[in-house]
Amino acid sequence: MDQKRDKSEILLAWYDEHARLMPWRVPPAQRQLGVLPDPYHVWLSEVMLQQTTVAAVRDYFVKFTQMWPTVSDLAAADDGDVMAAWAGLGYYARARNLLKCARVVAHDLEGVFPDNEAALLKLPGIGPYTAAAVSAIAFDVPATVLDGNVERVMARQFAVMEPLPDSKEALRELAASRTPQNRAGDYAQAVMDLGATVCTPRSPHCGVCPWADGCVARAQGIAAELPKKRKKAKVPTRVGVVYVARRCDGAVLLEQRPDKGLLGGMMGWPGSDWAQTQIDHDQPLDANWRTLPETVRHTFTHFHLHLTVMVTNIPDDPPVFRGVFVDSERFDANALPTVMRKVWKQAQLALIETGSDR
DNA sequence: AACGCGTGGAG
DNA sequence: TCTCCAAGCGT
Repeated sequence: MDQKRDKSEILLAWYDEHARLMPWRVPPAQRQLGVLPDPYHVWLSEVMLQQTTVAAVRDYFVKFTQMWPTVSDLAAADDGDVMAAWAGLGYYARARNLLKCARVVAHDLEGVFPDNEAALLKLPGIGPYTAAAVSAIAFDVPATVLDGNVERVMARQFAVMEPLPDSKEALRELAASRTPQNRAGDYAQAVMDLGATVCTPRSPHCGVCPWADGCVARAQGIAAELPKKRKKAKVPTRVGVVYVARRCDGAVLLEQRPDKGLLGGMMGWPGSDWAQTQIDHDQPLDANWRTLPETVRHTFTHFHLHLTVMVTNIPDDPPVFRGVFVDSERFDANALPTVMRKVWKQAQLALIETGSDR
């Protein structure tokens, strides 16, 4: 019992000195004066941080809080504006669930986020990790956060040899055994910071680790080898075709992707499905399409993609077409997912100099 | 329960 | 170039 208090107090003392500044974070000195962060900020940052690095999230968080200062503002936003603002951050289901969640909080909960794990867990896009993180960080509830960092720290502290994800529940119990009753929010952030900056995946910095004393994996010289993970199969390659049509007034032809599935709900260039081999498909409109010499390459979580890019300049709207022409003043490539931005970057050069293709 | 779901950085 | 991986969730 004293052991537990010692461990958490040692880590909290380390955090008091080493806490990193982040736009969504209230520094430990202020938290100890009783200042808690805005639950909306905590929730928004935690959703953005799911499987995403702090460096990637920072600018998006600032942009979102400027555009939508409160959860009610976000709830009132247009879906398309939110998807466009999220473009480039990845895992787009998060953005759709973000809006759903904001609307539940704004309309059913009077704009107030729940302060406990069970209620948070019922909201769209909030799973076990985010429910624990929001309740701890926003409300100082002594919930146990278990993310990739905490899993790694615990696996090393206790030399857990069983591979993930089989060991997940064991790691959760070990993490719970160290969660203090006081300063729950600081502790949650501290143990994740420790994993992110000291107890890193490769070459952990055990020399400066506040928990090096008593770390079983370090004592055995196997810290860098933990946690063990089951191997994942390597990713296949798929191919596809995309079509970039530019009207002479500068408007371009886009299509909204279906809500479910890859890049769900995002705007993109019309084209074929993406499969192991080239598959039959319809062109979005009848025109004199040119094939660009360079394919666009992109890697998703579970496959590589090689896209053939077709381009055309057309004088004005064709009689039939699939998709929607977006005016040049309203078109913003940054509102597209990254793979579609890459396509635009290639197509743009080929389209701008040439006149009509027919 | 295992799989689908993005992206960019590090080594 | 290639592999790994990051504050996971939904189905």
